[in-house]
Amino acid sequence: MQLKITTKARQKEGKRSYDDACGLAHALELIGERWALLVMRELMFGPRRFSGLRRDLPGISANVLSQRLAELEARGLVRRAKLPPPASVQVYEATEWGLEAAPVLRELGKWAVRSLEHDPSRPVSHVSIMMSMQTMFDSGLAGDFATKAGFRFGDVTYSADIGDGRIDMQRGPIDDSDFTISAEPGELAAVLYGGAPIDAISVEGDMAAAKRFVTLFPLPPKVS
Amino acid sequence: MQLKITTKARQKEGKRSYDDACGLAHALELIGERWALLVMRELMFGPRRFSGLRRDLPGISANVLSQRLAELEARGLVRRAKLPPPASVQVYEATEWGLEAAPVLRELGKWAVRSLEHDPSRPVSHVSIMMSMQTMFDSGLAGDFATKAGFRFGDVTYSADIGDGRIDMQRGPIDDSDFTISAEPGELAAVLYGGAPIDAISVEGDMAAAKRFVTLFPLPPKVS
DNA sequence: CCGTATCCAATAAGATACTG
DNA sequence: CAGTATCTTATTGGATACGG
Repeated sequence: MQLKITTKARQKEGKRSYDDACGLAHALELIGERWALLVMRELMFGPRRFSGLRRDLPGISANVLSQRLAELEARGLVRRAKLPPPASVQVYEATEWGLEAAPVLRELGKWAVRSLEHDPSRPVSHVSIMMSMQTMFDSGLAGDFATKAGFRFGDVTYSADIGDGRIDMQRGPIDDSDFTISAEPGELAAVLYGGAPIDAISVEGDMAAAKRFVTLFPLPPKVS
Repeated sequence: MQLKITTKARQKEGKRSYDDACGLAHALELIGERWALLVMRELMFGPRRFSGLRRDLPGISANVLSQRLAELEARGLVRRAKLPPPASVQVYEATEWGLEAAPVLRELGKWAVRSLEHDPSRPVSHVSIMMSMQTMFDSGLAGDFATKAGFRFGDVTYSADIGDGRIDMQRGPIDDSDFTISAEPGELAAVLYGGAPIDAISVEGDMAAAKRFVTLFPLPPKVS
């Protein structure tokens, strides 16, 4: 059988390196591979299963996802965990340090959507749309408005708490919300960012609060 | 024989796309290719020539640099310009929008250097070290200290102005500085971040100010 | 169902030579 | 100096098969 030179060469170098002490170059070695940052994004609201990641990352193949998770684990951004019995299912979760990348990811996204070529009509995951709300939330527009919102995307739920000019958000059960929105992520995006009317999505509860709520997330201006 | 529907669908778009409306995914389509972010980094203090970029990006090959510049230009992050006569040489410069990515790049680098695997002994460009000072500058440590510093890396010079708890920095001639540091970028990094004594580098002018200056850039703590 | 391993085709990156 | 052209190597994605 023939030896695989390529494998050998890779072991020799360890891996492709930028050979640059700059923190940015190191960041690229940590999360610069294709899909890596989107995998991290999907973990930002808590642990996920392999199949869920695959579902919400349109186009990633099982072997690439597997490889990315292994690399991110080796680099200390992700760890494997087992949900407590009786579920006992294996999940992947971001480490504390991995979670600290969240603000940077949000800023990067905020910067990028100013591009003229950004196409908002493509699919979005529930993580994406919820993260985008954290990103675009305008505390000036919110003023002293306060409300608790619930979101249902299929069987995944989130709650968001607006008050004191801040937005606080987590994945998990909805309790005591003033209103609950049920929609596909893309439908919610159309209402928040595409000017679609709020009755394009299902709202239960305080409709006035919901109407105000969806105005709090202005898009940054496009580049000139 | 079976048709490959998936491949066909992607070919229609011309290039590999994440097919994801998330701003972060769009950012990766803009600057997610290998080397792209480091090319942008090198443009952050003003226009650069092809050969300078090649020199300061250790390991990039001419064809990849050429391709990256063309892509970044097509995406609106970089433009070609000609320096005024008699130089009349072609340079690449970041657009206004491209420059607005600078804070994000700094935050990404700051996050990444907390990694245990970060190796600060590798080479650095003058842009890297100057950007890192903007990143790590601690206004609390500076207090009401004010000084003007000059930096000389071969024939490239920068000036930095500290005052009011801010640091202001540009590439260009040094004038009226309280002190001027001449060193290789890596030598300066060793003093700022590696605990090397300040007499490892050449300082002209107010040595007391220089000694205080180099203490203003604490590294963030490593991950636990 | 939850992945992992392997094979193959397409693309991207790297090295080097070369040209105006 | 400022890139192209060309060839080689590495990575990615998709399909499929396999074990828990």
